[in-house]
Amino acid sequence: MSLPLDPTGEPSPAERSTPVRAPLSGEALNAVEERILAPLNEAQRRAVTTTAGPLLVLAGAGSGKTRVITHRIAWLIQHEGVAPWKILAVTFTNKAAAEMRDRLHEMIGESARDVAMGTFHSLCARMLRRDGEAIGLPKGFTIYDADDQARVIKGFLKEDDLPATGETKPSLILGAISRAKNDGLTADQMEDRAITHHERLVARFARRYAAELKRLDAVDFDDLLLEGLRLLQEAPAVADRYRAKWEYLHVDEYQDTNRIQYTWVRELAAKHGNLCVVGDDDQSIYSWRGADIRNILDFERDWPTAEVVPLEQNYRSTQTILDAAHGVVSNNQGRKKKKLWTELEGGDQITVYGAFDPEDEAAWIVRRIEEASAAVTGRRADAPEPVSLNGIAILYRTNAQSRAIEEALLRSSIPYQLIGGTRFYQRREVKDALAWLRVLRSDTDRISYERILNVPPRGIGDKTIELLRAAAAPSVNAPDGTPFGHVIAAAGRGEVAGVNTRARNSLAGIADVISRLRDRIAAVTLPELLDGVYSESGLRAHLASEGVEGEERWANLLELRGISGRFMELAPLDALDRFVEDTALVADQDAFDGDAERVTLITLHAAKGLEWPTVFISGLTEGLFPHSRSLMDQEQMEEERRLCYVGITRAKRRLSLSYALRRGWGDGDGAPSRFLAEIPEELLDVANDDDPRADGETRFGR
DNA sequence: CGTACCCCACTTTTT
DNA sequence: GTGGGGTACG
Ligand SMILES: Nc1ncnc2c1ncn2[C@@H]1O[C@H](COP(=O)(O)OP(=O)(O)OP(=O)(O)O)[C@@H](O)[C@H]1O
Repeated sequence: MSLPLDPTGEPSPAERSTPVRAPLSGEALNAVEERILAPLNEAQRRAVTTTAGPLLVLAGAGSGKTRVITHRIAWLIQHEGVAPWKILAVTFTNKAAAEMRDRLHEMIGESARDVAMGTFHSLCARMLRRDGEAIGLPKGFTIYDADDQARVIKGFLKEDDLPATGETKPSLILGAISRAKNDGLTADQMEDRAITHHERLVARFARRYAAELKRLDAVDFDDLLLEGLRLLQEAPAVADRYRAKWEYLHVDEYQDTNRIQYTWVRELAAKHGNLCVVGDDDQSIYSWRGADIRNILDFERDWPTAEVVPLEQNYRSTQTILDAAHGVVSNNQGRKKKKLWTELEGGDQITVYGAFDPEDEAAWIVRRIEEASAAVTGRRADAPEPVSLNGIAILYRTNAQSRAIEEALLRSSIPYQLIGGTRFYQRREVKDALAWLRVLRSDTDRISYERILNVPPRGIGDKTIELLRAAAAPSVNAPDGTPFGHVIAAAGRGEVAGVNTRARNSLAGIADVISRLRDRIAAVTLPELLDGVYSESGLRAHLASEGVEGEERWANLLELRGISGRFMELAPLDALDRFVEDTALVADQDAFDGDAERVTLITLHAAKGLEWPTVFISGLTEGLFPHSRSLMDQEQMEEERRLCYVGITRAKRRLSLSYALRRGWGDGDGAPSRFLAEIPEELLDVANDDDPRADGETRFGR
């Protein structure tokens, strides 16, 4: 994917032989250096060539912040003679890292491979994989996603005979645990601080949860960051190695870093202070998962010697779009005011459509897309250039809103790609297959073992699993418990009392398949290994007997097999580990294909950092956007507004806004979103102006 | 004891 | 349409 094969390691011989040019300051610029600076404006050049010490680029949307990081890295390598592996760039998604590496490759060639790039999570994962033992983390730890986490909590609930609903709903408990962890609290501290009944309950679960994950050699997403930080704080030798290794640090989308990430960066930059962060406080949209806007606002206080470079020219949008975005976000308090202008004066008005219901709204959007892209048949000679479908995106607040739009697109046979929603890697059959891969590499990962035990159904039910859990639990002879993989093998040999014959035979069969597959790992490629998993686990035969749905699931397994082929250049064992790790850390955006001739359907959150010539924002209805759960709280309302700013500024040329008066589900009617009234009226072209709902002075409740 | 089937509540945003 | 949980049957 996006990272060099071992971004945390020492340079390989090949890396070392990458020619490193001596610093050149003072000399005339060579052709490559010209190419690096040419596509930049004056302010961007200043940011790119300011290489020593802390640097903050705080600037509005589309002002070329990401471009600054890319070109700055190129400049460091080409002009300053910095070795590529001494440079680190943290991006918001792995996709963004991959794109940055591609751009870099175009500019400077092969040495782009050696720059360390990735998300906070993937970088921490790789550091921990390599050095985690220094803080007591086993090398082969497993990364648990939300579903795995929920299974751990459900196990507790079962032990305690508690329901998985109401105040003991797993997602609720996990959310509370996550928030506490991101605030830097341990389970002990949570217990000390707990006041309400529910807080005490959560604190107790937090303690059990932490102990259980430890036993399973598993970490969750929060742990990746926390342990990554602990590595820097509690393993001085390791920390110093990384501080010496990465001499130049870059962080994109800095406004959405949380406290742990902030401290992690500070630890890494402590020695040299060569830290370049870029971001836009108006685009901070992840406070609900711990992001703290103060990280960027306080940068100059944290780094008193920081250079601050504002970027004021927007290269993405028309002035109309920028004015609309500004009209909305300027209603927020306590933001840093930033200039933003564009050479693209004027531009198309923003179309607004007030629909009766979501279906009507979707139909209108589809009609507009058909009009704009009416390339294929019956195009009028005077019609504007038809737009291609990959230049169109439809944005919405919640995943559920995509349904009505999807249906309308399907009816009109307009191809689309849906980003997010039920993600590929969390589909049941895909997770089952991945669980098989995980048990090949772990004896302790109970959650993965339990997943595969009865898929396909083979006579191992709740009762048997309970017996196995009991056998794996800590006891007098085994104070740390017994690895689940060993328990399964033992049960297959009839060494666990109470397991019935059918289950016992199945368990023996599973243990046998696991050991056979393990023997094969080193000898076959990853796709071949997956073939083995599919046939020997019985997954393949099971799906073959499941009709149309089984066929779809089987197609997903084949797709997974195809993806696994990307790791062919690695040794089989490394390929397996990398594949399992990467699949745990993919972001929604990673699935986005900007070249595909399709309309993109995507949430406003996932659209951050992307851009399209034509953008629709749908569902601008009070209660939906802004969301009803944000109506009561000023801070949350401001975040919704920033989200609106992000959405508007994704558009390069044409923007359409729509709302439905009757919402699809839930509580009754919605009024047009307040954000519509915050856009200067002269920028708007109300499509159904003759409609009494949207008329005159009172339009949008102005 | 396990499986198949039916019914329920559910949908803010995600690494 | 969804997935998970509860219940009835084999
Ligand atoms: N100096 C420049 N000249 C022309 N185009 C530029 C320049 N700098 C950036 N761009 C283009 O402007 C667009 C926005 O750039 P970029 O994504 O780097 O901005 P950003 O500030 O990171 O945006 P956002 O914060 O909205 O994600 C891109 O299409 C980029 O190629």
